[in-house]
Amino acid sequence: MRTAKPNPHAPLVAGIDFSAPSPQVARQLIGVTLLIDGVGGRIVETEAYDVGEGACHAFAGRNERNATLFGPPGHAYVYRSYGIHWCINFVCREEGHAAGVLIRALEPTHQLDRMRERRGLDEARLLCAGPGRVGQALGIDRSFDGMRLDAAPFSLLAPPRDRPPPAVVRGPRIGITKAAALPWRFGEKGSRFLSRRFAP
DNA sequence: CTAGTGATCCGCT
DNA sequence: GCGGATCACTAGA
Repeated sequence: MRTAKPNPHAPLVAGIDFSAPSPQVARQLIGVTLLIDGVGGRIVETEAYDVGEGACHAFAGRNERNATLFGPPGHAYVYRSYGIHWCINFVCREEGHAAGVLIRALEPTHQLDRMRERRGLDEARLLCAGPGRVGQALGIDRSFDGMRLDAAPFSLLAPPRDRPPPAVVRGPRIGITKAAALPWRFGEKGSRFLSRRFAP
């Protein structure tokens, strides 16, 4: 059994090594449960970003907005999208190497009523099907930027080991124009809680 | 089903 | 000024 003791030098949360390359982390996060103050669900869709490719917020260098991406792994990077939505990434690699995984969709499992309140919507399928919707359903805002993922209000729960791991599919990332060919989007095969279908 | 559009912030060219 | 790692809503095929 692995200890849950916080240790910034071995950034393991829910059994995932956040110092690994972001596509590997993005793949492993499928099936992990993400809760904020006990509200959330199973991660069913992610995207990886890395400073070495043009779609990454850190591609053009460090600035005030993306500074957290350059920090230590195992922390939350929260940014404002299109001036309206809050989206959350998990920071990967190591201090100075900007990389992260965007949480694009959850299968709601915990405190759906709380998420319904925040989203003003009943249908479970649409509560967390997209990065902006995840942010709204979990009550994320700028104050979460830079928080560590191994302490309150965050909980990351590894997938149950007594069941087969989810089947994972991959494809090109959504909504970007640069480095659009990289297959760095990951999702649970057949999930009805994805932001969009994966091409067959 | 697809296509088009407005909302609204902020760092960059 | 420009343009996004988006969403909700509308109109039309």
